[in-house]
Amino acid sequence: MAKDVRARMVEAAVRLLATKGLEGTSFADVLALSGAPRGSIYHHFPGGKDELVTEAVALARERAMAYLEEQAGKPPHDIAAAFLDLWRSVLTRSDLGAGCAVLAVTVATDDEELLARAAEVFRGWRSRLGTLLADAGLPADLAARYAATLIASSEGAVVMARAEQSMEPFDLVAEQLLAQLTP
Amino acid sequence: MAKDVRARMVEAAVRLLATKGLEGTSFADVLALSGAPRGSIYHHFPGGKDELVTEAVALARERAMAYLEEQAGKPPHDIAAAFLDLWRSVLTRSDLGAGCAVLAVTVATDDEELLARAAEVFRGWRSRLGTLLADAGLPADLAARYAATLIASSEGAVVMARAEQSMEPFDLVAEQLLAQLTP
DNA sequence: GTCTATACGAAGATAGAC
DNA sequence: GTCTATCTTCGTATAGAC
Repeated sequence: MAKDVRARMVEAAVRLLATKGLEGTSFADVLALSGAPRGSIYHHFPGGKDELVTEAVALARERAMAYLEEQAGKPPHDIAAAFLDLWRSVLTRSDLGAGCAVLAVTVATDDEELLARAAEVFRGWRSRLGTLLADAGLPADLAARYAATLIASSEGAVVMARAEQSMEPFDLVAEQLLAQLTP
Repeated sequence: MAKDVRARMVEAAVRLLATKGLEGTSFADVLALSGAPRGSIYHHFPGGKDELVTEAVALARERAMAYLEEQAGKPPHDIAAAFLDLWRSVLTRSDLGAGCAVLAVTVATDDEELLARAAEVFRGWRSRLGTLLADAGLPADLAARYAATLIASSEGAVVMARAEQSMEPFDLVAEQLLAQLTP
């Protein structure tokens, strides 16, 4: 069967949030991108936009988490490189138009609940990345510091690359980050 | 004489952009925070919101640039620490409510001109920070890489700290960044 | 320079028919 | 489940008086 309408809408929301921001993402956009019928909005999301955005944040979280899981067992350098590649592909596949949906929500919401969800995502990524690096041999405290830096740098570098419409800042940052793991 | 009304409005816009995002910042908010009279909007900013936001981005740029200039002549570690302190104070003084106005504009605008202004800011910071570090003794290519990473990390760490409502991610990132400059 | 009043459009949300 | 129509709110912007 065709992909579930609700799932398609959440998927579209992630893309739109990453591209146009929280307030820039309207139901009209979500319907247009997902091809969902108008009546689906409050049928599938009785909680309205908040509910849709919450689901989108959860999806963005799970996507990255699943990808991180695939890197288990690799050396620290490869794990970091994989995480950077994830963001590099977001930039290149969108022609430098898209970024991180979770970041977009964080800087634009005034809803405590939604902010807490975003926090959960960052904490989750940070925690899992940290344990992966520790399992790969890095001392625990260094792994935690590096994980936080890798995520923060990636997020910031994506924003800079979008603004400058150039991969240069991202590539510089990626090089600097990976250099710390190649002795 | 009292601070110029126009200047107060731009100042308020920077604060609001950093706190509530681009679409979350309305003229009503700007008037309330700046104490400017209603009639001042299109008198001082005939170009409307775009003009106000453009000015706000320019102010944010100049603020950080002037601060960077004060660090000239210091060793690389101190320069980096000063840049991090700038963002730390943004977070602490706002009770983890504010971030970077330029980032907020970047992820929410669909105006090419405004995006280009934001890009100019990031490029400007990156360039000046790079030359400061190079003047302080770092090899030019390493200085450029480190400058890009410092800015990207700071921006990302500020977002994470806001989301998590905790300085922990920021402190971890700051520690990791400074460790690279203390041999 | 600053005011009020108002036009205009966008977007979220609700109601009720099919 | 999906549709249309409508309500409401809000924010930008304009017009014209003081």
